[in-house]
Amino acid sequence: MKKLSPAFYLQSDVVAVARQLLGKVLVTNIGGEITKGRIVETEAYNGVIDKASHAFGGRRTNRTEIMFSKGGVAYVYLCYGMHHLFNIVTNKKDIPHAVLIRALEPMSGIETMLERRSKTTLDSTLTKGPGSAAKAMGISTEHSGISLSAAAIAVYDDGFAYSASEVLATPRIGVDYAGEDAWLPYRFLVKGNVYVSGKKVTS
DNA sequence: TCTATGATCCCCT
DNA sequence: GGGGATCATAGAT
Repeated sequence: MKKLSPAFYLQSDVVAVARQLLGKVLVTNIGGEITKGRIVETEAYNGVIDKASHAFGGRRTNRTEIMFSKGGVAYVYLCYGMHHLFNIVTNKKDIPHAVLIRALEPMSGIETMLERRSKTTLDSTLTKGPGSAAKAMGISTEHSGISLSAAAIAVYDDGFAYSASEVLATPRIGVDYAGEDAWLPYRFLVKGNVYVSGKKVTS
């Protein structure tokens, strides 16, 4: 297990980063508990030219300011007033690219994840969907802006990787308001993985 | 198995 | 005032 290098987060192609993050391991050390999960679903948000992005058109608010940071920090925001969604900021300072982590496959700290999700038994809903995944890992808006090279939240490469035939690119979820941009194939998922959100792909 | 609905915060109109 | 990068639950099919 080695932490991703700072250079990884500075890549200029956020869509490529979203693809590369599949198979990487997200590790959090929050509240004295360590939890680990393999990333199995991501979405790219392509900055000021992407209608689905909070930073579309260069919009800067207290909430989105974090996305304009240099790549390698966390962007966590509250969605629908109740869900904390975890994103990884990429690219240079002032280019607000981000990758939303939509689903994880639990690896360790499962007891802690169950407790955080108020569940008693492990099933595929534990870390399915961005709100659930962030909650299971203990991530909330108070972590927005922290560096991913610090102890609380980090991404590791354990040598595992998904092959091209195991990965599917699809349009993003819940961004119908974004017009043409809603059709862009910016969502990446691992085919057949039970933790991937949305309806099961039958093909 | 599917669809409708409530929870309820940040930001734009 | 209203919609959104969502989820769990209830009731219909």
